[in-house]
Amino acid sequence: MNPDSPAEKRLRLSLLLRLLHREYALGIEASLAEAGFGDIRPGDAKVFPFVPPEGVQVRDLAIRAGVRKQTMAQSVDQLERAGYLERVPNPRDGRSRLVVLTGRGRAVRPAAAGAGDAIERRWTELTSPEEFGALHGLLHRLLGRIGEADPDAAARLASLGDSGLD
Amino acid sequence: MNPDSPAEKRLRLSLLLRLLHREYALGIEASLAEAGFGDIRPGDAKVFPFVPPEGVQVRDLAIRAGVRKQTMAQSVDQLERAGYLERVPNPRDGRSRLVVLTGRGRAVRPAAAGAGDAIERRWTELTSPEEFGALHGLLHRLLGRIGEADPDAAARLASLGDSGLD
DNA sequence: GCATAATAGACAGGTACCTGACCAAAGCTA
DNA sequence: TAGCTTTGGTCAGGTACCTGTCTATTATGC
Repeated sequence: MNPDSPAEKRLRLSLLLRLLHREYALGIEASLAEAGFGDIRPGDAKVFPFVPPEGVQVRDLAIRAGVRKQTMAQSVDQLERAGYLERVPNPRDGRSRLVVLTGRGRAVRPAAAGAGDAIERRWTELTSPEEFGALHGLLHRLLGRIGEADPDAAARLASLGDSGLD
Repeated sequence: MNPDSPAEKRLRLSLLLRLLHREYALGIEASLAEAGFGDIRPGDAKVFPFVPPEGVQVRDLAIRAGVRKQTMAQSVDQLERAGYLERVPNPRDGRSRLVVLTGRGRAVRPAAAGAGDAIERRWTELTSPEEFGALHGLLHRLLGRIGEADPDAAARLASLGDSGLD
């Protein structure tokens, strides 16, 4: 891994982002499997933090998680089939249904949230709280600036201004 | 985008990484299209910096770009079909062939490399050289530490220790 | 020098995203 | 209340990754 290479040869930021995101996803997978929820795929764990007790529309889930509604619908399908979620009619709007947690879904919530915490904790230990905080802050700030500078990007980055529920 | 939110609500690092990587990919796409190479898909641009004049095996390309050989083989297929690359027999090893640039491939090299430069330059302007440099450094360092701490991860992160040719 | 192990690549198939087209229910406008 | 627009969701299809398995060729051990 040669960490003391001469002035850390400039790798593409794109490569670094991709590699780190992959490590994160693999970590989520391992953490969920360890907690006994091997049937939740890493990409689907992102749903749980955003489902409030009263239910939520797929559209809103998609915005909060920063994906398209089709992508979120697919995750919800998976989790519904596995018995973690169900879709109930929306009394206020006949077009949409509300996604709610089942009993089983409420049981995994802590594990699903903890999977992300575990990785970020490990990464904090691998660097330092200051460095990890700085990384988080820099990513957040850069994304904010990109959104300010480009209306199209702002639409894609809506989740930044509208974070989760817990 | 509400950049002055209270202490930037803690979004998942995973979300930030994913969003930023998506912005990068979209930027690459736009930059290539502008340079007249709309037939190079953003994911395939990563091949060009790693093809030396004497040719290179698909296996080595995959390691340098941080993907599996199947993924790289697919990119090479695409670029070969589009006339940017070709595969020639390897005089030293009958199992493998060497990927080399065609005349057309040599012509796109600057544009392909420039696409990444353009985005990193824009992002540097959106923040500051110090912040952008810090972000790059932090990502690189964290990945290095992850590799040191976990042999499996080290294998996946081989590209860190073996950067490109230009 | 021949059997076995390792390696390069191809083939099949799956996941997580994406875009575009479409339909049905709601909300507006008149 | 008839017609138009907007919105929530689905369907179809594409890209960029992934794993696992297979074949052909080369390297190795006795």
